[in-house]
Amino acid sequence: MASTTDSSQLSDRSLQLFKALVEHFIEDGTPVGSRTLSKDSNMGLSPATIRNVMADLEDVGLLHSPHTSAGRVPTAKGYRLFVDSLLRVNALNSSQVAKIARELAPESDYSSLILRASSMLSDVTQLAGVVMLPRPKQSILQHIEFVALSSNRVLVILVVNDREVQNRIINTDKTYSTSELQKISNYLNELFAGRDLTQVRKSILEELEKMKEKVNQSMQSAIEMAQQALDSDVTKDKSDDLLFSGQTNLMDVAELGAADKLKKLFESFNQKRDILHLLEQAINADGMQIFIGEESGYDVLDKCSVVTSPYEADGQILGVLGVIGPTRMHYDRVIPIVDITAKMLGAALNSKN
Amino acid sequence: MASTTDSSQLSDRSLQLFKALVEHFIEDGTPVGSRTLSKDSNMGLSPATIRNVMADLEDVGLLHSPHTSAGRVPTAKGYRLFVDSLLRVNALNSSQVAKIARELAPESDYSSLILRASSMLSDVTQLAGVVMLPRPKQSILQHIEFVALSSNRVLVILVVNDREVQNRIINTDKTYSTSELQKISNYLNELFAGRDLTQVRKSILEELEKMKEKVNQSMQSAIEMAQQALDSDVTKDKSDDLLFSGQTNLMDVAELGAADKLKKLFESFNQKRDILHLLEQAINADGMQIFIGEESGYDVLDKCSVVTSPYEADGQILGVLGVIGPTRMHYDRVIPIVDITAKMLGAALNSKN
DNA sequence: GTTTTGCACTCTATAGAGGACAGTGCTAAA
DNA sequence: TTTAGCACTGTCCTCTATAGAGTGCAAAAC
Repeated sequence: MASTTDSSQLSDRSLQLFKALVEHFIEDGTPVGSRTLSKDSNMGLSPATIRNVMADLEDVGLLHSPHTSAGRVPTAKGYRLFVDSLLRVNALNSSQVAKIARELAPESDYSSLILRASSMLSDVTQLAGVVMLPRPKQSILQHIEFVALSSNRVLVILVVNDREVQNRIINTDKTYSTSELQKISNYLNELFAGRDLTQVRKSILEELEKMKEKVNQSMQSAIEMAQQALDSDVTKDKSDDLLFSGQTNLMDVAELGAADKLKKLFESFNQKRDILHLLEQAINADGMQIFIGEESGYDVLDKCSVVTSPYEADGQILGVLGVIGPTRMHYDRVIPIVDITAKMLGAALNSKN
Repeated sequence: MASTTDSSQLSDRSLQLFKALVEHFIEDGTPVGSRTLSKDSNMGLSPATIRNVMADLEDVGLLHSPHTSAGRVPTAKGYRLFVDSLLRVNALNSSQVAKIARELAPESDYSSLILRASSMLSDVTQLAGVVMLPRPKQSILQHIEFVALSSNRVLVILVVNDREVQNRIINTDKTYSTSELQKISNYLNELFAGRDLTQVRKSILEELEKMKEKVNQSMQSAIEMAQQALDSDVTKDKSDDLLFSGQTNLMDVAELGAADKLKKLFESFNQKRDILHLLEQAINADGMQIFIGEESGYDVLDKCSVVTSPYEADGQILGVLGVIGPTRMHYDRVIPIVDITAKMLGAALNSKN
């Protein structure tokens, strides 16, 4: 397949017609016939001429007929050409930008910001939104804090990696006073802040050993509580996090072959893994990525396209976000939306100003 | 309509047949005919006899024929009788109980616990799970804490109402040291801990006035940061929170009249309000509640039933959880699942031991 | 040589007809 | 009171015919 070079062998007229066809199809969803295109393209060409052109386009693999007497439909390769060379992206109107900005106001905390980015993407594109939060290779403990709740219950607050805040409640043997907890917090922060969590955990075990010898009540409490605090929760799932929203938007996309296929897409664990892999690809190739239909390599995403963009703050890539929808989507709208959402999310997460 | 009294006027035999019919229909989803029921009920009655009985049941409004030559289907009133008087609830097998217990292990923090309860409900019932978290009438500030992030950025952690932890990041004019923040935290906790947030906010404004006069640098910082911290986020949405999961489960429930109706159910704001109202009803009438079809009064929930149970911890009702599914659901399985989930969620949220 | 017209051909979608099927209600017999 | 028999009714499925959309090709027009 001498793939991309083909487009250069095509005349301007062919490309123009091809573009009109793709646009028409994206709008309509029905295969486009020569007659329709003749009127639609406003080029003063008769259907017969257009039939000839379309036959050529089919030969180079940009179009496809579902059957002899249907119109033509773009292939994945066709979409590729369209997206790469023909598409003119619409600038977002200011009200849309304003909406995105409003939703991603930097006041909110990390996790709710990410949640909102996802639901906003799905909302404004009417497709499924997805955000990946890769597990950082290492987790730097920034701050640990204990707050007394009712008797025997202590709230542990961990600040990890500068952004992420984790809470959990632990049950203790005795009831600690606020000042005791204060001391314990101080001690642990002094000892462990700025270090990697796995290291911290190892150190804690060592400390516990030492404690056995010279008994220091308060410090022993501290270490024991730290152990409990770090016990299960913190690094428990090593897998990356994936966050979907707006799955129901895909329900009225007819071409995705009935509801149950798409139901599977979001329910089976394996499918999620596929999507995760795709997004991991996207995070490595920097900048906006568009995966069209089968070319993604995952047949779960057969008739789907995925438009992604990494988001970054403080010059560091934090994750990937994007949308999943039918290959026949409004790329001209979707692309700038994904783009700007990534930028705004990044800005909101940024230390900034 | 002399509604519930009717059931007493029916013979045992009628009720037994009715029960068999409902059970069959719940299993099958197809209208049940006299011939089928004759074999199914094992009562040695001919189809003709059963036809007579079914005609009676239809007269009192428990059954309904979709058309002349279809079998019978229970009405909402029929389900009501079935659920109230005829249903024998299955005890959960231990593996199911274990699964629920595992998911709701009390180690996790508040919000993730609630999230899990919802997704677990949908998972194990194969219906849509829903959890309501009513906004408490008042928010008692339990603890406020500041953690320095990078320069000019401070993480604020608020513990409210004994369970709820809120994080947000604020940008400050100057860079605070850890010990400064420590002091500020201490000061604010001393001043405001245990008080209602709206009160706190009022007090802060008053304090700011006072500050204008006698300038006390550190304390002024404290008050200003507190103001920023409480500014928008904390009580911003006064509405109750509603949490859905497993909506896609409802997609293969054929009788709910196509996908788009149910798509609406979860996407339109208005529909959510309806569900919210329903759940608010459920929280007032204590104990398990079952709303069947149209009797809920909300026609969004036309062919749906909602099974709910409030969950409580420390003797206080915290919210309502439950499932939404077709009227034709396995009440015998769903009811105990909702029941035990509510109990276990309560237990996990409890101060406990 | 390129474009258009005309025409035969192909495939789909839709509507209607007819039969199989399931189930009813009624009447008369057990 | 229950059962058997029977005519009746509505649904669902299959089959067929037809209209419509669109193609490809050959010959004519530009």
